[in-house]
Parts: sequence; C-alpha cells; structure tokens
Amino acid sequence: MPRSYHHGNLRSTLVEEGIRLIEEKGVKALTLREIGERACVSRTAAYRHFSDKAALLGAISEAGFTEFADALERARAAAKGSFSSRMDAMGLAYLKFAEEHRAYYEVMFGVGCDLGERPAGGSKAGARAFAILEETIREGQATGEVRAGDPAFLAKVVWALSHGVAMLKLEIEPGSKELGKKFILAAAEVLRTGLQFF
Amino acid sequence: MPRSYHHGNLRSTLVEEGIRLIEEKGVKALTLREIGERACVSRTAAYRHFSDKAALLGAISEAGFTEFADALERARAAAKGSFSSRMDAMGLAYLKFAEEHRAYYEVMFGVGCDLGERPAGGSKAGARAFAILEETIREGQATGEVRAGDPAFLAKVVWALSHGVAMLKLEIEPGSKELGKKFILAAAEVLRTGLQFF
DNA sequence: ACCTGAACACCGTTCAAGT
DNA sequence: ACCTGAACACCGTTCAAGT
Repeated sequence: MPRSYHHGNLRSTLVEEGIRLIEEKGVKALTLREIGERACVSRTAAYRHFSDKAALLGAISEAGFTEFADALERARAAAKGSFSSRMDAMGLAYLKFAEEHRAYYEVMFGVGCDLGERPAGGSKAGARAFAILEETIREGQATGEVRAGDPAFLAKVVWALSHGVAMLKLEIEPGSKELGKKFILAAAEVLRTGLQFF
Repeated sequence: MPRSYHHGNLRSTLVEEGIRLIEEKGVKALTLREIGERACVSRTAAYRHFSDKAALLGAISEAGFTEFADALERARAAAKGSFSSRMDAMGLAYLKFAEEHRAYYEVMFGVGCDLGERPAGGSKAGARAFAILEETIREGQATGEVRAGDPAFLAKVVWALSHGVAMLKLEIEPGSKELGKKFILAAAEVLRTGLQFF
C-alpha cells in the first residue's frame, strides 16, 4: 500500500535505512538528508523521532549490539564443549562480526563519530553481550579452566583484548582473512592460558 | 617580529594549532576555518601546504606517533631490568599516553575520523613505535622469557591487546585511574604468561 | 611561490506552517 | 500528533585575483 502522510513506523524505517546507507557508503556518508530521502520523507522528519543525529546513531548502535549479542550467543550455543572451544568460537564470531559489519562496528565503538552511546554503558544489548561473555567465564571457573576472581573484571579484559584484535585486523591488516584468524586464535589462546595466572 | 604576508613556516604552525585545538575541543571541533584563524591566516591558506583536510589530519597523526614512540622508548629505557618489567613499563606508558593525549590517540587510530593514515601502515613514527615493541620481544626471546616465533607477529598481538585495553579504558571506564592501571597490568601479565604458550 | 576573498555545494538544526 | 519548506549558521573546497 502507498504510504499516507503519516508514515506510521518512521522511526524503525529511519534506523533501517540508516543501517543500509552506512553499510553501503560508510559512516561519513550517513546524513539525515539522505536517510530522509531513502525513507521518502522530508529531511527534517527525523526530528519527530530523534532529538538529534547522535540519537539516531545511538539507535543504530543499539541495533548493532543486538545483532552482535545474537552472533555471540549462536557461536556459544553451537560450541557445546569445553570453555576453550567456546572461547575460540566466540572470538571468531567477534572477529567475523567486526569484519562483515564494519559499519555497525564503527558506530558501536565510536569509530567515525563521537556520540554518547558507549559499548557497555548505555546499551542494553551491549550489556547482554557482556553478560554472555561473563557467563562463559563463570562456567570456565566452575570447571576449573579459569582461575577464581571477579568474572566481570575478567570479562572486561577479554572484551578489551578481542576489541584490540578486531581493530588491528580492521585498521592495520585489512583484507587478510588468514591473518585475522591466526590473530584471534592466538589471542584466544593467550586468554585461555593467561587467565589462569591472573 | 610581526609576520609578513608570507608566513614562512605555515605548515608546522597549522599542525601545532591543529593539535592545540583538538586537545582543547576534541576532534569534531577541528575545522580548517578555526585552525586558519588561530594561525592568523585565511581559512584556505592550508591548501598551499596540504592537499586536503585529511592530509592535515595525517600530519597531526604523524606528530602524535612521534610523541607516542618517544614515550614508549623512554619507558623502555627507564625499566632496565627483565623483559617483564619492560613490558609493564611500556604497557603503562601506552595507557598513559592514550589517557593524556586522548585527542592525539583518536586521530592516530581513526576514532572520530576516517582518514587514510593507518597506525602501522603509512606512518613512519608508527613503524618506529612498532619496531621498539618488536625489539623488546626479541630481547625477551633471547633471554628465554618469550617463546620462539615471528617477533613481528607477536608484536602485533601485543599491540592489539594494548590498544584494546586503552580503548576499553577510554570508552567504557573513563575517569577511573585505578581500574585502568589494574587493566594494563592484568593484560601485561596475560601477555607475559600467555606468550610462552603460543 | 604563497596567500586572500568570494563563491559553491554541502551539512545539522530550528521553526512557523501545513495535514 | 506528525510531517514539510524555507531559513540559518555552519562546513570543506575551488578558483580567480592579489602580493
């Protein structure tokens, strides 16, 4: 049906078109004017649903964290073995997400913009992703594969290391799939073996 | 002396004023117009010395990497003991730099802009910083504190992990000095103990 | 060779006005 | 309640013109 004067679900449409645009042309090309045009709406219509361009970016970031948390959860569920196999699977899923959804990842982690939305703080889905990681570490502690200690702190270190590998892969060695895999496996091994010595 | 019509060293002045501006108001406030104004020059004068705004950002990034490499070198020279003490010192210096020169760090690693200049690729001082890290790892291998293997690859992993910790500190837990120290020491320990198991 | 000033094609954002 | 259109204050960049 042809859309009426009142769009109905403009908010979600703007987020979807924003994501599509960002994936096609990058963060810098993400302009309220073009998002509006793609949504067949005036370039100022977004201000009825978002206080700001930063707020729209925040919504896009939140959608990204939702997909991200889902990807981590799927990887963890698929690897039904030991702590180490789950860590490997989640690490590879992390890198794969950062590779395949570079634009998402950039918005989520503030690369290319300086919005207020932060990875762990403020994002509901980001907190969910973090909880998945924390739970995995807790399991590793239960089986004795990870030393005792605050799981939240250990999860933060793991996240930081994963982020570093993803960024290095993205910014220093783009395009090299094999090297990326080698990196994440090496980091996973460091985490596995190293965590016991904290 | 009052400056004449021909500035003389406009290029370096623009870089310096750019750095000052970015440290004061952040990456987003870095505009060619205000840089020009601060340098007491027209807003288009920069185009005589830089092809682009991205080129000026590249020069700022290069200056940042020079300071960064110097900081790492000082930390390494000051810690004249074992591999582990050097790793700790360099790790803390890394985090300190990211904290105290947030703006620099953001430009250097593409947070807040999408310029072509990349950490290891393209930056001369960045390559120097990397070489310092690689050399330290080489020494660790010589004394048996680090397992054998391609030092460049190990250095990349270490860099990635350090970057991750710095970013996490910057974006997830800003302001907490103690937590940051705890992080970098934990990561350093992971690296130390984990590197032997690669 | 180096710098300026006006001009152009973009932005985000505001606000009175339309439906 | 939701959307539009004109307007405003910004950008980066180009280019003929000045020194």
